[in-house]
Amino acid sequence: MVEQIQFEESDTSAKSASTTVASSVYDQIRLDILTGNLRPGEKLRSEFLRGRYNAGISPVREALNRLATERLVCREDQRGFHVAGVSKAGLVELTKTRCWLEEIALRESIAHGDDAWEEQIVLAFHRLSRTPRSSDEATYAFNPKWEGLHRDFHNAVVAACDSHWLLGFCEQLVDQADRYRQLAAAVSYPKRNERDEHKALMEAALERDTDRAVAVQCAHIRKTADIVLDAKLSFLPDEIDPADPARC
Amino acid sequence: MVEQIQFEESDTSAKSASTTVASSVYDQIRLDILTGNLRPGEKLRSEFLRGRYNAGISPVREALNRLATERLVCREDQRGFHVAGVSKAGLVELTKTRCWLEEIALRESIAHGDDAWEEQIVLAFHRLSRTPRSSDEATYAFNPKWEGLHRDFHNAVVAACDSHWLLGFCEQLVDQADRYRQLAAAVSYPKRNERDEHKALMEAALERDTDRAVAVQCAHIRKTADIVLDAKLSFLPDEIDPADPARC
DNA sequence: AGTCAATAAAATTTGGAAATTATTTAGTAA
DNA sequence: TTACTAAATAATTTCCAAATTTTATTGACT
Repeated sequence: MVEQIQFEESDTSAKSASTTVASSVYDQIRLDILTGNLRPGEKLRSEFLRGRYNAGISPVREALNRLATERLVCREDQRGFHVAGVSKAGLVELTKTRCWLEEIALRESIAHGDDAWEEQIVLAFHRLSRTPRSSDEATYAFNPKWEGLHRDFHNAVVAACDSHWLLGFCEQLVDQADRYRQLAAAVSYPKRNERDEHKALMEAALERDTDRAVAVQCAHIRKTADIVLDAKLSFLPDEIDPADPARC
Repeated sequence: MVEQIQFEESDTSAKSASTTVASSVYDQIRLDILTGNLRPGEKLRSEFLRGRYNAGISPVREALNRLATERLVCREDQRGFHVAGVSKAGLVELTKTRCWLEEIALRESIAHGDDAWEEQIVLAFHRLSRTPRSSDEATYAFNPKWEGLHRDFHNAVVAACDSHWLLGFCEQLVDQADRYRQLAAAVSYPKRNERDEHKALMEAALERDTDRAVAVQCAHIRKTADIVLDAKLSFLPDEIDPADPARC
């Protein structure tokens, strides 16, 4: 008798390459939060997630616990999980912190970067330039390829900073900022020539003009925030109520 | 018939006040790592932890997943968890990053601090001054009260910095640094007048002498690191092997 | 109506058994 | 001996049902 070959994992949903269900669910929830597929403040019930990601309760909870630690999800003992809330005040604070931290990372990276570092920046910029911002021509549609290359570019610029801690913190803040960016992109697009901004950053970095690079980078970060604030999103409150379970 | 009153939770181990087993186990493992009770690089098997903390597998894993996200524990899919490893290079990088981030937090705090902020610093310093560094007179013994008040003091100094993100990152780095501090304290103690250092920080902050406060704070952070490095700890490698599962 | 307590329903949390995967040991051949 | 394979063992991961807790509903009383 011949063993039956199993193809249970051939569903259409975007599965990650992770080796455990928990990590796969983590990746998927994280992406859904970043893209706005799971909306800010939304309650995350075990049963709902179990069905949505086709997994058991344990891996779902492991994923949520990880996400809670990085503040994409809020956890309250005995009261479950919520997608972290957003607010204008939160975005302002986030933006301020990003500027502080990315300035240090950028200064360090420019100070220590070598030839290979420069080449990686050029390469990352080239790839990013040739990729459309949106999957759709006319309207905005999340383009995972552009998002990935965009991260790669910014990571390449600060890659020579030799503090894993600082780079890790910057990446966590980028996650948070990306969420705001997606929320606004769906409403107001296009409004911006991001290619020129990235080019200015690259050129300043390659010329080792640290102060200029920092100024460009900070302006880049601030512009993203300003677009979100200017979009007058109806669902973006000034503050999050202190009693709101979506407040971390 | 009279209902029997239950006192099942009266064991001697230090139980936290958290409302879920997962959070309680999280607190306990975190403390055990910070105090060195669970040693750097040590493998964390489910069964071992299950017995040690008297809990089921699910809450233990939830706790480990949280700790892994904040890098006190290393996780590798399908290969379980280890206490995060330590190294001289790691300590140097950590110290550098702490100086960067705490400088910003301190500058912001001094810039925004009001009367209540000043009073809280004075209060925290007073409490810390009246508490012995070690539980034992002669030799070093971890004193949870001093540790708590020490944190309270440093937190009070930077409390007026209005970035929860930055303060959160600083606290994460303090966790990491505390672990190194405990490892060294068990070997070389006493060696230092910490009260004077804290007094100098408090005075500079209250006088709003920002540059001096930053210098004192950075020296304070560096001194801790230098003591650890000077202790010539036999179990502290220069680097962690890239293949080591305790490397995050 | 409004408040409060008792009850019912729903959700979170937990323990452990089953399934999967990694690791060790034993065996075989070069 | 060393390298490789296969089996045995051990550990991690996952599913799920029971236990606990929260939340919603009902009804009595003022």
